[in-house]
Amino acid sequence: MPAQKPNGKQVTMRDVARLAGVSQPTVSRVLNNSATTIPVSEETRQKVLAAVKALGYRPNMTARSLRTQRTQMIAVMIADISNAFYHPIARTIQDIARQHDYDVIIASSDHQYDNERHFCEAVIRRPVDGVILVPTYLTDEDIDRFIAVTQTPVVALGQHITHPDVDVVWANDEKATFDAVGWLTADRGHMRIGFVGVPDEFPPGPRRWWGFKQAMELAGLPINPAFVFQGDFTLDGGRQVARSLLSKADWPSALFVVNDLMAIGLILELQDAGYNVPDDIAIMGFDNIPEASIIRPHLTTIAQTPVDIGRKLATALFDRIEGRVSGSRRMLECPCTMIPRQSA
Amino acid sequence: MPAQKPNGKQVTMRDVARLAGVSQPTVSRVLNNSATTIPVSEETRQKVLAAVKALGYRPNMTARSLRTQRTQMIAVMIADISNAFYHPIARTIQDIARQHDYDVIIASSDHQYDNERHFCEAVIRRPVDGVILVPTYLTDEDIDRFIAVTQTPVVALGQHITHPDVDVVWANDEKATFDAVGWLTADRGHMRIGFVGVPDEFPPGPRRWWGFKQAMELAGLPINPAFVFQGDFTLDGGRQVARSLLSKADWPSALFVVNDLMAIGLILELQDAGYNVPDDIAIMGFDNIPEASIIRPHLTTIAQTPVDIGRKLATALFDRIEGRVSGSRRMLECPCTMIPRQSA
DNA sequence: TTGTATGCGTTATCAT
DNA sequence: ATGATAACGCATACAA
Repeated sequence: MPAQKPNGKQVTMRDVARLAGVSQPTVSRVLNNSATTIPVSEETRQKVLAAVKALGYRPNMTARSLRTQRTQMIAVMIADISNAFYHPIARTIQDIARQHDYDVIIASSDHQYDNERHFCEAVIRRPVDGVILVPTYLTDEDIDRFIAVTQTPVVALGQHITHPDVDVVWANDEKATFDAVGWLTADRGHMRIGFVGVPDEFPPGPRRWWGFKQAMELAGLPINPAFVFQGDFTLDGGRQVARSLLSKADWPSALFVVNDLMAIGLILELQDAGYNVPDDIAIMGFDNIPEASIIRPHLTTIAQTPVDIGRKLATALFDRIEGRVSGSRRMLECPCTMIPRQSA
Repeated sequence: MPAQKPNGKQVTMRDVARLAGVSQPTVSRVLNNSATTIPVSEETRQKVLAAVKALGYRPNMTARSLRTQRTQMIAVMIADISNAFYHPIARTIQDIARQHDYDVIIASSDHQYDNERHFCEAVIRRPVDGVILVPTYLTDEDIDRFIAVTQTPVVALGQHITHPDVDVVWANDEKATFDAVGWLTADRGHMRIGFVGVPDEFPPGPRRWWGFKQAMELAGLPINPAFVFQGDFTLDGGRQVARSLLSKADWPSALFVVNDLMAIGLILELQDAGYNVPDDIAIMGFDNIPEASIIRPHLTTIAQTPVDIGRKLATALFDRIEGRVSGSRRMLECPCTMIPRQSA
């Protein structure tokens, strides 16, 4: 069962056609329109299929793409491959893509604007049928330019994207933060609560800060500027915040941290310095990554629904790729749920 | 600066040629052979470049691929996107690929033979210039068929791949296991050591088992079959082993676990049941994933060098893609280093 | 130095 | 129901 020709070249439809004694377009018809649109006699059908099998013919997607202007590929840009939050998202997208018989290109921007732009350039050069974006710095203007050039359906994670052609999957993290801080005050009785955020350039930064601020206001609690820190979403960033905290005489009784990775870094560094969480200080995170259930104390955090997010992103994209949906921006909300564990 | 034509179609070389007042092949020459092989007058050069800029022309990689039979893409199949061990590998490969101006398709087999075969099929249909494989079940025969069809350079991680055309990056995990178990006996004085492995179908399974067995033999220690468990590389698998351990009256004093994820699951479940690691039982893992430094007690484990592994895989592949290397199988070894921490 | 012609492997529009 | 023929966008052999 030779899968390639003796000369080492690929088996093409011409070869199949020759062996089957039919014309090359007939092979194409047998293989693609499986007797739906275009009729083909059962006899030639069998001849062709036999030849396909005998030669081990596989269609060449590159040629097909050039001809059809469709690639059967989608591209996915996540923000950080090391952040477990994105793993179920990526996996779910892959699963759904496969159900639609699409291949997936995954890239990680690692939260670098440079990488984000490179991704767009790469996708312009190598067109795909759809794009899923988890943008950090990418602006609506960037996305607008991208769409103008590619004419490709785009869906994104994060409500900061407001491009009229881009479906957006989002979670109400502002409200989730608000509720969680309210729980910290009302249920847990904390009155001195600090905040570990990220610079405003990171989309979730300002939103979660507002949720925090409003909850504190509602509770009639002052915000102590000395209890407000900035990190960078990473574990090491959390450790640095902890070191800065360790240098202070006055501590908050609880800390709201905008993502789990930083919260975990904080706890580890605090523990290394001999402190106890939550007795010395309570810590609450955001994301509910698997590590939150590994660290001791288990991390109290706000769960997002990454499988659901991945599913919504992928189905929204295929809705447009396959023409079931057109028109402007849809907003698809995913829930946030607070998960009380041991750290707060 | 219109980046696409009014009719919404892509800007092609023909458009550039028309605007610049030259022929389409001239545009091609200007853009590709940057005055190296084929000479082109500075004047037309400038005209062409101006037209390229004015129209926002971007080459179409699909057409180029069809013509050149090269794709400027490589495909990478890792074993489990959720396993942090593979993240630096994937990232390093991406970085190096970008330096070579290649795009990367990443897929995760999730340790499923089915997915592995699907990956091969997908890459046959959509040819790439090179393939990096982290095979779990894929056999040399599978790979042989794959290479026969695609004629594409392949490099793989794991010494169980012995195909003569495939460069292999590997670590001597058998010896690392042997040494680690030796350390457990000689340095830590353990005499009742158990083993948590995986079924033999998983490539590292038999090798690490042999390392364990030989170390026990050398130390003159018996292997108690009741202390030998099987998991599946996952955190939950580790928890299940722990539950099975909890049902036994007689315990080993130390457990060698073939990967960190299972070791961590084990520790968590044991702790949930009120036991102390390492006082009640010492645990040693393998991989040194980031979570090993998150769990308390920090996990004693064997570090591999994922960045180095990724670099070796990628450079080996590009050595062949770019023709610097030909001929048969190269073996590229990466070191293993035991990292004593708190769990053993 | 540049233009003409051809073909990569496929799908689609014609005929017949 | 099937066979010519053209075209997708590009790179290259050849001619000029």
